[in-house]
Amino acid sequence: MAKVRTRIAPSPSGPLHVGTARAALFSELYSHGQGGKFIIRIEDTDQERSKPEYEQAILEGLKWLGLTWDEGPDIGGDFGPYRQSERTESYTAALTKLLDNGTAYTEAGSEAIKLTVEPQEVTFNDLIRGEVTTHSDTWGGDFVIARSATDPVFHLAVVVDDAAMEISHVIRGEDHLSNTARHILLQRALGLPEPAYAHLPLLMDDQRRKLSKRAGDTDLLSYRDQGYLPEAMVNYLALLGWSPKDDREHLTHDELLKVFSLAGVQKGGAIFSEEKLVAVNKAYLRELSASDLLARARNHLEAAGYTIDDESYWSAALQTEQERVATLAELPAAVEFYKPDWPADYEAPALIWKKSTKEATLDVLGKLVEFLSAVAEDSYTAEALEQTLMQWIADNQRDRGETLWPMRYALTGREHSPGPFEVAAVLGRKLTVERLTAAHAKLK
RNA sequence: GGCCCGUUCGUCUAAUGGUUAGGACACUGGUUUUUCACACCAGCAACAGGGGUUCGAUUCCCCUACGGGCUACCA
Repeated sequence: MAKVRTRIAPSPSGPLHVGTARAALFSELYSHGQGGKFIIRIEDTDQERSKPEYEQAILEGLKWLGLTWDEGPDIGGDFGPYRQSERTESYTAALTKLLDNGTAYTEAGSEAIKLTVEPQEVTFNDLIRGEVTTHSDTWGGDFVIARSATDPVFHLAVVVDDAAMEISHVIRGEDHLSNTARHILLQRALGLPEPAYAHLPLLMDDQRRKLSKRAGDTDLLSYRDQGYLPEAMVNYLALLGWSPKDDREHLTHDELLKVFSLAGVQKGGAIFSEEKLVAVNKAYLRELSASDLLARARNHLEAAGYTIDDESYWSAALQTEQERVATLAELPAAVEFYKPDWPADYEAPALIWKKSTKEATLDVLGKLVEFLSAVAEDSYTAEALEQTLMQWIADNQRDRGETLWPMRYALTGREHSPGPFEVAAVLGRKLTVERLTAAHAKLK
């Protein structure tokens, strides 16, 4: 069996589109899943729109996803260079060949070169859709393959490069489906081999339109910035238009490598909806170890003005929110009250539980300060606190809510927060007592 | 308009010539509970429509409708 070589060929005329990222993922899974090679080729024949910073952003995005490539503009390879702007000689040679054998001609009154196309039907076997037939009249027969003798157009460059780079399978979006017939004609005219084609269903927005910038975020890296985990994005993207045919939904990149196949690819377009992405992200978020969580959240926290000097403190703080947030980006706001200098700017009456009174709350707060001040430092853990405090509540025949609500509120200033024992354990005895004391004074 | 591709719960999807058409997310209700969340349990919800073929079609064929893509000297 011939070696499998797939590629992603982004145009550096904008950030990495999520659709491109998905095509890259599918291409990478397909080749690496069977010991093949995955290549990145930058299609920058449009010099007006192509920008080096976009190339950087695209590679950064693919890297963020955890994809690896065997050849590309950044690492080179045996079939380089991997930027079309650096491969003009091969296009010129192809053009010369076509011009010489009479299958192409220079259009009268311009520099543009067109391929001569006899009216005909072109059929190819799409690996996802089966046989697809197009008639050359569809696009008007002859078509432009270069703006000038040294300035090829996408169609020519793609065909020449796919052959030169020995691409065996072209896995790309359905928006290219109607270009394929032209590419095949070009391959025939140049005497080049025909790679296998697989056209992926398009990603759509919630209006069922092709996912576009104005409808939402199409920039893959914006999802990184919004605090999504790359593993979650990979898992989610893989499930958009593909399934393993069983009920598994949680699939890591390694697992995908084992089970991915084009047979599982859907034909219809899929809506990219953040709803499920959030759910997937939550699932991956909760699998993170404490140190990993801190490492991943660090940028978000620092960008929000946090100084992470005490790593074990913040790591513990983050853990209490780990199962509560949807993205890393929510963490800075979520752990605000863990700041040692947290201002406690809540309204005092909020300390009173719905079924309690001001008097009872003041009493509880006072007793809590006494009790907690007496707890040994080494017993100041969430588990131990829960045990001793619950016992204390029982012994004093108090109501749980009447005790725990003011405690949590005094420590966090929130109606919704992690449990009071957890929070207290992270804050430590000193801060806990200080905050309870302050709450007592504030309510009084 | 022309050409091409598509169409299973709201969304992502599974399965099948004969099933109570399965799962996940979302949603709803319940349990638990100091709040929210989590967890657990339960529920709601789909074969676009019409013709065929067939003993029997969601499944195969045709038509229609609807949706999408392409229709550039962008990729």
